[in-house]
Amino acid sequence: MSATINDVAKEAGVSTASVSRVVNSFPSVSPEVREKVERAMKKLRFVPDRKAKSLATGKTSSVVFLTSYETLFEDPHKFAILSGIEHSLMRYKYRVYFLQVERGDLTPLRKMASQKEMDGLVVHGIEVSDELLGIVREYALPTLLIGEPKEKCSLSWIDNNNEVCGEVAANCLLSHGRRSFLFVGGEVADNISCSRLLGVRRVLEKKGIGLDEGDILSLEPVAIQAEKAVRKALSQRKYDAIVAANNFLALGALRAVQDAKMKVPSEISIITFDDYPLALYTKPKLSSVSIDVHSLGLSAGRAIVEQIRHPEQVVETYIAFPRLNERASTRYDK
Amino acid sequence: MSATINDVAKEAGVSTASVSRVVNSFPSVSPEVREKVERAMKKLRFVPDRKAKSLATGKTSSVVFLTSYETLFEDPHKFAILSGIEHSLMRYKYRVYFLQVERGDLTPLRKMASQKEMDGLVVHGIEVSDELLGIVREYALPTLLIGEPKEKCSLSWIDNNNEVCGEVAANCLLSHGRRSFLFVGGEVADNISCSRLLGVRRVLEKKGIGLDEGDILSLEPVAIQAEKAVRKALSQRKYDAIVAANNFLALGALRAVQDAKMKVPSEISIITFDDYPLALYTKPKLSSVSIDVHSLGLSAGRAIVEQIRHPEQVVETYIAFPRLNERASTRYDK
DNA sequence: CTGAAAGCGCTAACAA
DNA sequence: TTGTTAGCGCTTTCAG
Repeated sequence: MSATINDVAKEAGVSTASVSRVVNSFPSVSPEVREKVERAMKKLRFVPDRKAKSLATGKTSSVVFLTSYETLFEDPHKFAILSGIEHSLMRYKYRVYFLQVERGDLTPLRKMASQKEMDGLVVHGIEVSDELLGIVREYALPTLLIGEPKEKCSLSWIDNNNEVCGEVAANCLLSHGRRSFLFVGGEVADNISCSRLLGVRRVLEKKGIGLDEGDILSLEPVAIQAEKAVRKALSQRKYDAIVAANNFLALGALRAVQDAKMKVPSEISIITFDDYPLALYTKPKLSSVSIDVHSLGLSAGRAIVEQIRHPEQVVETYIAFPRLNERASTRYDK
Repeated sequence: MSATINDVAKEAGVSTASVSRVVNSFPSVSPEVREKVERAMKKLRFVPDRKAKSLATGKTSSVVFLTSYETLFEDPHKFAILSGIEHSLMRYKYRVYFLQVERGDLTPLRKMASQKEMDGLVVHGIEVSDELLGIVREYALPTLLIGEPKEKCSLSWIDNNNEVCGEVAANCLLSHGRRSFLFVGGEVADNISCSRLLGVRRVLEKKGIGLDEGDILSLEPVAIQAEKAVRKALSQRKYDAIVAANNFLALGALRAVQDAKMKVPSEISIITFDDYPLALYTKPKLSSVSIDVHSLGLSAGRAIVEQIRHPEQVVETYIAFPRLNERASTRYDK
């Protein structure tokens, strides 16, 4: 079969320890030995066996990306994040295991942890439960959550900054001279929607524009709900701008607006967040503020590596990569 | 730290070999020994270390799911399939590595293969290249392709049966009394679209309904293209049914139909395939024939395990799990 | 700076 | 049916 470290040692006429040192680029190796070993490695096409290394060091150089079956299509960003994390971790020579659990039952994770199959854990789309905390503690597992946890806990997390996204959206509309805002948001439990609203408000207040209770809708994220609610809102007050917390709400809002024979964007502008799944397929297309999720994934990769190297330190970070995608629903100058 | 097989052996007063036998449920173990070992294992909370086992057996019990960055959002099914594969493989006690490559550069795969990190490989969304075949051969890697390869090769593959999906779509429309069909398809290189067309034709021919050249559109999968082409087609002939090869084409077709003031579905029915990304968000909602991709993933999991166990046999299978999602764009009886 | 040798935790002949 | 023992391929003391 393929060459082992022993074969290389023999070929080079040195000890296996020396080969190991060269492979792992220890500084304390004489040029001659290094030279000999490298030649032998090349000749034998030597590639170190990862599992042997793992056994010897106790490290696996792999990280588990844990998520739930339930959020398969719910979260627009899930896989873009996974992609970013994989990309990032490959550069650190880590592998990524993809693991899913059902309805919060973490048995598969516990199993992998007890078999010491990973050096670190990235959690996405799973509530922080006592069971999770228990496993993390029991196996001293460096862990990173994607998304700020609802309740403060001892785990590190990384999240994108939805408030900043809200600010960007509001600024866009302001720059087009809009002054009368309707916020079509998710339910109060929807943290993301709330953060976005916060950002919008902050910007508007600076301009002396307040949002009354009636200017803020809290809805289930279903187009038909938004359509009804926005229709009603439009009948009560004259708006020239709508910020919709997600694509579904934006679609409903757009329909209500068009139903009311208002022109988009000349009479009223609409902006939303993310392009998932339909900002690009409405007529007119929806402007949106999206985050660069791949970048978030890259940052997450870096963060979990940090976490593995320095398990004691806790990281809590917001990452802001908002990008304004201006499209026909706001860009009426052309 | 945690208990090893030696600790258990000592505790139970037997040899490590016996413990190993119990752990791997060999038949040839006396009840007494088994009993003793099990008690000891429980007492010490023993869990075998996977990497040690890997080193000893040469097997890793993990499979790489290989895909490309480029198809991140292109393929609606990619992650549903990954999910199904993971689900399936966990039951076989396999782990899934998630690996992506850029523009067909398989270096990362070669690296993992040369380090003997996987027992098998599942490839999705990557053309079969000489490099891939080379790696598979060089490392004797049990491999399964998701999707029938364009050119016949020695690798096993599994794919869903798009022809059957086409048949289901056509039958649906026929059952509603439709007789005059327009097929809005992708470009000729689009195999999926072609297979679906094949299925549609087969069913129609049985009913003595032929499709002329003008009844079949070959378009880029962009809504605006479909809108224009369908508008033109509608002006030339009276159709009462449209089969659109994907959601984007269906959206364009729907717009053209509505533009022509035709009622959906009373005057004309529209059906498409898959629900990604917008079948549920048009007005009316689009009927579709979707495949149960999770099931496809499950089958793929089983198939790659088969492939690992019996590397010599080649599997080429179409899996058919079509599901008719009838919605407002065809269901005009209610 | 280098080599010998003892592991890492488990498996798998081979004997008994 | 069981135990002994020699690996699997690499790392890591500890001497030299």
